[in-house]
Amino acid sequence: MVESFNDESLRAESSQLAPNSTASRVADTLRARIIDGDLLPGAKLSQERVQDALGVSRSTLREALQLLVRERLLTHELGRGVFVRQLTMHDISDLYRVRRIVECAALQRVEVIKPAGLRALVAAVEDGEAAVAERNWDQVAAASIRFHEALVALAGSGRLDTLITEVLAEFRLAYAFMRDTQAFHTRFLGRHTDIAEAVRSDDLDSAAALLDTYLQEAERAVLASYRPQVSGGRQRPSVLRQ
Amino acid sequence: MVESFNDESLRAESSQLAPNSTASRVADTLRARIIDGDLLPGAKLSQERVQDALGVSRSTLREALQLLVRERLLTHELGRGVFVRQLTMHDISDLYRVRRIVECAALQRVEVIKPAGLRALVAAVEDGEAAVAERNWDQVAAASIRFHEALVALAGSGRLDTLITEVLAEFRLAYAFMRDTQAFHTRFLGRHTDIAEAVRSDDLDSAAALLDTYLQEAERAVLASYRPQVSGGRQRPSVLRQ
DNA sequence: GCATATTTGTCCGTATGTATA
DNA sequence: CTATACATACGGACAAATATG
Repeated sequence: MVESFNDESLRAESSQLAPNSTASRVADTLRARIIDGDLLPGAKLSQERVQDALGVSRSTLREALQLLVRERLLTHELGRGVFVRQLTMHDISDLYRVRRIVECAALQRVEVIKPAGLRALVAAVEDGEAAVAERNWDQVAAASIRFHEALVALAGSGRLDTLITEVLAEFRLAYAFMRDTQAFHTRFLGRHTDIAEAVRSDDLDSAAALLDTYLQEAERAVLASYRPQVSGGRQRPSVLRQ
Repeated sequence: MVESFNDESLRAESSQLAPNSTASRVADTLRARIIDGDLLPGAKLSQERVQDALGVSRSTLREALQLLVRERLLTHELGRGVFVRQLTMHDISDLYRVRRIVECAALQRVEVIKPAGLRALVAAVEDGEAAVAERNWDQVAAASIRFHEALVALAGSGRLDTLITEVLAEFRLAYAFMRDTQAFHTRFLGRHTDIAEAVRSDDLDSAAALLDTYLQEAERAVLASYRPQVSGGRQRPSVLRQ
């Protein structure tokens, strides 16, 4: 049994400022496992074994699992358990449609561009370029997501921010089955610069148009390199990868 | 207030087709309580009392409460418990901004209007008019929400549907503190007809424009008649300072 | 198709920590 | 400051559903 979970980080009451419950912290580590590719889509999360590995009670674990189900990172089948969600190609297409609608509309509705918003946008672009230089592709992906969050944040709606954050988080599941992620990210990183430049010169309609075609091409690229492992039609009961 | 819960409806295994867990059913009844105004924003949901009233265990109840917290109908304060969420005026404004962005953009992105989609739209309008005739204002509000869901559904994105459904559900919390809801709903019901007519004649840009001004005026109307009661029994000291 | 073993769903007792009177 | 109430978390128990042979 893989014992790579770090339960000390869970039980340690690290900071009194953290208002997080134990379940939230368990959800955090599980989320990180999924993003890092330790838990592949389709994998089952057996309550007994995960609870052993994480050192929390089953009640707490179930609470954490439920959080991730609501985030759409896990699916829940009554009586069978929870599994890492597997995106279909249709799911991915749908997610991109949502992004085109929400992100572009948010851009076009921006009233005033606050300096802080522009700074966050530029910072995300620069983070992405730095990550490319270091060939750290996970960090490139993270910076890309931050870029799109910064774009939407220009609209100044906190509710819209959380909304798009949830949608973007689902894309992590798509990356798990993309084989040439480095090619993908390097190919589209330049677009971020173009869009940021259009935003800087206050040409939001151009920025929205650039974003729209960018998302269309990205969708095609993702779908073209998406190879979901069907695992022979049967889901493996193995809890932790291997 | 909590004593009037009906636990029979919970334990009854109503339909074998329902893949719902007990927690889901508990969440359903609590959600209905909130929508019906039995549980007002700011009210505390004591685990002990609610569990007695509903006849379920703490574990199950906590699971149900967590569901509603994720739905933003309840708020959770660590160590204090869960409360029915209280919308501030800023919250309402923000929600309307999200609706203007998402609903209008969804309309403008519609490619083909499917007959079923148009039918759902018309049905929601007719349901609303019938409910007005019966002076059943709760039903008018429900029909209004279905109308907007049907509008967004024209875009053909399932993910966008669930997204806007969650946003619209939050408005139930606003209705709780609006006193002249009948005036509000009758005033804006005619707009539904106009928008549906524009959609029927394939003039989606006009429909989006009508929708935009409609949402702006509705926001003003809601804010004007929004009188949040600071619930007497339970104050929210909300110690967020450090 | 049946019998068995495993896992989940649910409930309960209890201990500890935290907030409030 | 103490006391009380309550939320958080743990662990064990059992029935029901599911998976396995």
